[in-house]
Formats: sequence, structure tokens, C-alpha cells
Amino acid sequence: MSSDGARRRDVTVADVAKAAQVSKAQAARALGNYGAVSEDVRERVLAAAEELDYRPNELARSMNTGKSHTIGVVVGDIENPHFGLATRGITDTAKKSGFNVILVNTDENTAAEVDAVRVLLDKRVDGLIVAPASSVETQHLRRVHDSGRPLVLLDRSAEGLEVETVAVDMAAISYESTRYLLQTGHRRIAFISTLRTDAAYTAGMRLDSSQISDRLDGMRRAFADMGCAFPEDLVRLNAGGADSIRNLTRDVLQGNDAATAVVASDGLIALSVVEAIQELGLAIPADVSFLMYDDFAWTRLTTPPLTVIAQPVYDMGVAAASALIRQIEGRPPAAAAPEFSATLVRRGSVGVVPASSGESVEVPAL
Amino acid sequence: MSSDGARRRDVTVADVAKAAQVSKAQAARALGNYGAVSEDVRERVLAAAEELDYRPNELARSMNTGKSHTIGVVVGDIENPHFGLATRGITDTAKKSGFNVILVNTDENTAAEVDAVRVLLDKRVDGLIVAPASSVETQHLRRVHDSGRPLVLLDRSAEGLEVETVAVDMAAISYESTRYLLQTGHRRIAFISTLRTDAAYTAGMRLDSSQISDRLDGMRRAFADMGCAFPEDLVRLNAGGADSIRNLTRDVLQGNDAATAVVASDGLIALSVVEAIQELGLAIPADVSFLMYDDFAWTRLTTPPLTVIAQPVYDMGVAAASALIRQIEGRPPAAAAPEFSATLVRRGSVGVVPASSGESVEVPAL
DNA sequence: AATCGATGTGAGTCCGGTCTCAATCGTAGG
DNA sequence: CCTACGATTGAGACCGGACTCACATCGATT
Repeated sequence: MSSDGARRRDVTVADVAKAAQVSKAQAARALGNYGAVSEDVRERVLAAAEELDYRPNELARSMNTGKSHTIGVVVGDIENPHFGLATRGITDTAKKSGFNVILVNTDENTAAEVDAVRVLLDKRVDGLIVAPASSVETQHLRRVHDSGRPLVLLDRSAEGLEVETVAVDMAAISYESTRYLLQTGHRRIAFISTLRTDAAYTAGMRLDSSQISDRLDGMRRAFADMGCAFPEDLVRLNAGGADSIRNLTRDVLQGNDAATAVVASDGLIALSVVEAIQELGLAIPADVSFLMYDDFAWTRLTTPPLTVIAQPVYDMGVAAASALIRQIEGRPPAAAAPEFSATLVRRGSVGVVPASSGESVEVPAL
Repeated sequence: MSSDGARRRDVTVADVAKAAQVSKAQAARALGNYGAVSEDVRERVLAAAEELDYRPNELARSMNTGKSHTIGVVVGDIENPHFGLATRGITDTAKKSGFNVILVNTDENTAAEVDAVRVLLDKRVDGLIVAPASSVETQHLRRVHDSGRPLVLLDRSAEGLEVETVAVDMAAISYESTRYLLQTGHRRIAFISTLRTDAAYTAGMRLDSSQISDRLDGMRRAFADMGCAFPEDLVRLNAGGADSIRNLTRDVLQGNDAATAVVASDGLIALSVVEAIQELGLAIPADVSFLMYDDFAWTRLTTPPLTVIAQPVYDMGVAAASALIRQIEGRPPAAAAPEFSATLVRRGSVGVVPASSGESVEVPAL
């Protein structure tokens, strides 16, 4: 064994002080780089610290500075590349400012989120970035805000919470992409999401997620502007795992009045939807058109490459972390809060409606 | 404003004690649930705590228990779904045992890793899970081990470090899959990895990554068993970003003695490799065969679906966290350490060698 | 030479918990 | 009625740093 196998107590400032023959206060000053310390003392202390392999106890330090230099990040699912990328943006930015990140997964479960927030607060993180599972149940977030610790929301907003929120304008991009589908001739457009709800989707129902809510609003508006009725029956929420998504997909694509286009709410859902379409023996875009949220690299590899709604996910992670750290350090908000917008990337998965399905529609001029 | 806007000091045991008219010690006991406390006192204290909305300061608690109930996770890149999934396994498991996870990204940079480990140690994490960027530079890891804090390695081992390591037998699966390619007639097999090296690959050179090293060993052995010379010139390391990978791919696929099969070292690389192949106008598997490490859902969506080497990534994350927590809690190792093995999932991206390229080889019976 | 401000320095307090220890209380055993 | 032992309880030390405060030191000022 290289060093003494026994669990030796950690080296503290007191130990260093003794070795350097100075008071604990002086050693602390030299080590912590504050206050007045003579060159002589500083050298002796630093040498002793080096010799003893002293390492400061950040816990103790945090305790009386009140700053832990740690931020908490609460997301629904890191396994989802969307959050993976956002997290990357957050950690990169945090590191640059000397902050660490405690990551908690909630499985999009509000109870878990409440718990996560509490634990993180107990650990005295300096601030929180949360992608709230629910835009409605937000008492726990309000409590964070009340406790005086900065909070930044990611992707989703929270009702009645005046908190900096980093998200794209979902209604706008949803409107734009729906309009695109409508102009390509689609009227039967399905929307599949894992958002959990108590009842089946109906007009004006209050959804737990501002993000999904905004998307549906955008779709509705596009249909309305086009003078078409919005196909509520094709909005499928509560999609669970892969099997559930496949079933839902089969469901909307079969029968008399089947969907001619499917919109997947995120990359994970998209995988199962496309798989289901392939299993059904349908071709994209000849038989069904397909559109998905999030632009992952693999969407370019399929045949045809998929038309997607690209979101600046990494940059949003960066922005969220920057905003949080700014608040933590008490700096004023930047002159202009950055606005993020998604873009529709037209690749090959959206095509004209197959002649066989439904009445022929007149495609209006753009 | 719901509560007083001013930054009120956090409520402490002392405050609760005062409110409950008991000593600080008694309040602490009731709250911390230790020692002897009469029913009467307990109730008064709990009521007061509830009333004041008391929340324990985990920092303070950690400081004198010496346990932070936090584990550090150091990976190369969370953006890579491989680590995303592993991290999910780790966090799920940690949460189950009441541990939190501090996540640090190193960009596969050893200096960053050294720093990350130091910071985490300073924060007094109870243990570390590291996917070491280098299997050679491991002094910092040795220091962790020496400090008495548990350490578990993920994916890659570290030279001369007797530490629990959760990884699959790369040499074995590499041997198996290379043999498969050889039996399909391939002799010119390229291997593309982002592993950074000082010089171009040559036989017996010492690589920084045990994982890549093992894979190449497996390939070599397969070639040797088959009585064929290993095509060292097709081992391409130091692939950087997407562009670099595309260039490398083009490179090995063009010229007189082009590769007939390409093996991508991970999912991220695979994306660029496949893209490059498509750009070259080559068809998989008619013109080029393709094999990749990691089985992501999207590999089933391409045409043809890709043949992959599937690793139980999530389970490995779970195993790493379990092992670490077991060590932290001082429990003895499980009777049998779980062995993880990868499996070759034959889908459609590996085919026979196109007639045009190279000498015809006799395919030996399996 | 007396005064003043700018360092240096050490003793000791504080952060918010945990934990030791001695004192107190109740009551069962003798 | 007295003693003893377990349950309670409060005072205070302690974890490892940061920071306040009072007390030197010392060259510079007038």
C-alpha cells in the first residue's frame, strides 16, 4: 500500500497551521487567499499544505459562506437526448463559472419532482434549473422562489410563476409546421405525446404541460386560419412506453378516416412511431407523412430523412445556466433576454396526401 | 408577495427548540430521530418544526456525520446517449438508496478529469463512479482510492488499479464480431474511433483506452485465427468532430485497397460514418458493410437496419451504482460479481463482399 | 519624538447540525 | 424509606473552515 492503509482523518487548516508554526487564523487566510498575510507566513503555510496534501473541505466552507457553488438540475429524463443535450449545455456553462451540477431525474413525475426540489434545497444548492413536469402543480416551485433562491425554468413554464423561463415559442412553430402540413394537403393530422392526462383530449381542456398546450393551440389556430375543423380525435396523449406508442400509432393510421400525417412530440416517441409505421408496411411519405419535434442526427439517416422541428437545445441549456448564475451572483438581467425559436427543417418525410385517402383537397397558394 | 420578501435566515434547530420550549439538543434529537426523546417533547418539536417550516441543513449534517449521501459521477460526455443511459441507471439506483448524484463532464480530457475528481473529493462525496478518459494516467484515481473513498470504474479499466470495474468483455465481443465479418468474406475491415493518440496506430502500441485496446486485440486475434493479416492501415484513431469522421470514412472507403466493412466505435461516430457512406453514394450493405458499437433505437429505423454490438448500458450503470453504494455502506461484495457481456445483433448492415472489390475469398464453413 | 494609518497576527466566535456527558427524574427492588 | 438503573434532558464540545476584533509592528507624517 502506498500510504498508511488506516483511514487517516482529513488534513485540516489546524494541521497545516501547526506544521507551519502559525495560528489557525493565519493559515486559513493564506490558504483561503483572503485577509492580510505576510509573504513569509504565506510561503510557510503553502509549503506545509503541499507537504501534508491539504485539501479544503468545501462543505465547511459552504457552511459559513452560504454558497455551495452547486446548482441543482431537475429534468424529466436524461435518457432522452433532448435533456442530455440541454444538460450538456448547462454543465458546460456551470463549469465555466465554477459551479457544479447535481442532477436529478423525475421520470416526469410531479411527486418525484417535489421531492427532488426539497432535497436539493436541503443540500443548499445556490439555485435550481427545473424542467417542470407540470405547469399546473407548482407550489413547490413557488416555495423555491419564496426561499430566495434563484430558479430558472427550462422548456416549460409554470402557471402564475414570475420566473425566468428558457423555452422556444412552441405555439409559433407549431402553427408554422401545421400550416405546412395543411398546405401540403393534409387534414387528418395526428399528434402523439406521452403527456399524462386524466381524460381524453377535448377542446379547451387544461393540460399539465404548457409546452404541449402551446403546440395544440398552434395547431388549432392553423386549422382555424385555413377554415378547417381540427381533428381532435387524432390527438393522442398518455402514450406510455414503446408498445403503447406503437398501438396508438396503429390506431390513428387504420380505419376509415385514418390520419395522413403524424406528428411525434419528441425524439423518443418518434422512434416508436416510425417503427410502427414501418411495421404497418406503410411508406413515408408516400402513404403517411411524418413530422417530429427535435432534430437528432439520426433523423438524417433514415430513408427518407425526416422532417423535423429543430430546437436550439444546447443553447437553451447554456442560456438557462447563464441566467441562473447571473441571478445567483446578483447581476442584473441582460439588456435583452435571448429569444429562442425553433425552425422547421423540411427533409423528406412530408409529402402530398395519397389520392386514395379521403376527399381530394384543393391546395391553396402559399 | 406571499411571504415576507426580505431574505429571512433559514430556520434552524435552535429556532425550533425555542418555539417548542425545549433545549436545542432535545429538538435536534426529535428532528434527527435519534437518542431518547419523550413523546411529549417529540410532538411539541415536530409541531413547531411544521409551524416554522423547518428544513434541516444537509451541509451541516454532512459535516459532522462525514457522510454527504452524494456520489460523484465523472463521464466523458453525457451528450452521448451511451452515457446518458448509463447515467440513468446510476441515478435511478442512487435515488433508491437515498443518494444524490453530482455529474461532471470531462470531454474525454484527462486534465478535466483530474480536476473533476479533485473538486468532487473536496465536496466530500461519499464515493465516485468514473469512466476514465485514460487507462494510463491514473494517479488521480489512485489518490481517490488512497483517500479511503470508494471508487468504481465504468466502461474502462485503469492500469494497476485494483478497483471494482463494471465493463463488458470487449475483447470477446470484438473477436466474435470480427470473426463474423471475416466469415462473411471481409478482409479489409476499418475501425474508426475518436480515441486520441500521439502517433498513428501501429501493432502493439500502448493505447490510452483499455476499451479500444481490447477491441483491437479482439480483432487481431480473430484475424490471426483466420490466418489473415490484420489491416493496421484501416485503424483510424483521433477522429474528432463530425467532419473529421466523415473525412476518415471517405478515406478508408476510397482508393485501390478500400475497406469493405467499417466498424464504428460508438453511436456518435456511427452517425457521421453512415452519413459519409450515404454521401459517397455507397449502399449498405451492397457496397459497404457496417457494424457499430451500442444498440440505439434509431439503428432499427435505417434502411437497412444496422447490425450492432449491444451493451447492457443501463444495467451497467445500475451495477456500478450498486457496487459503489455497497462499498460506501461497508457491506461485503456480492457472492458473484455480475459479468456483463455484449451481444452481436445481426440486422441488415453486414453483407457479403462486393465482387468488384479485391480478390474473391473463400468463405469457410462456420 | 508623538501620532497615524496600513499591515500582520492570534484568540475566539459562528455556521447548523451531531454527539458526549453529567445531571435529573421516575420508579422498581430491597 | 433508601438505592439503583433506565429514560430524559440540557449544556456544551465539535466538525472545518470564514471572519470579527483587539492587539502588536512599523515606516511615514508633522
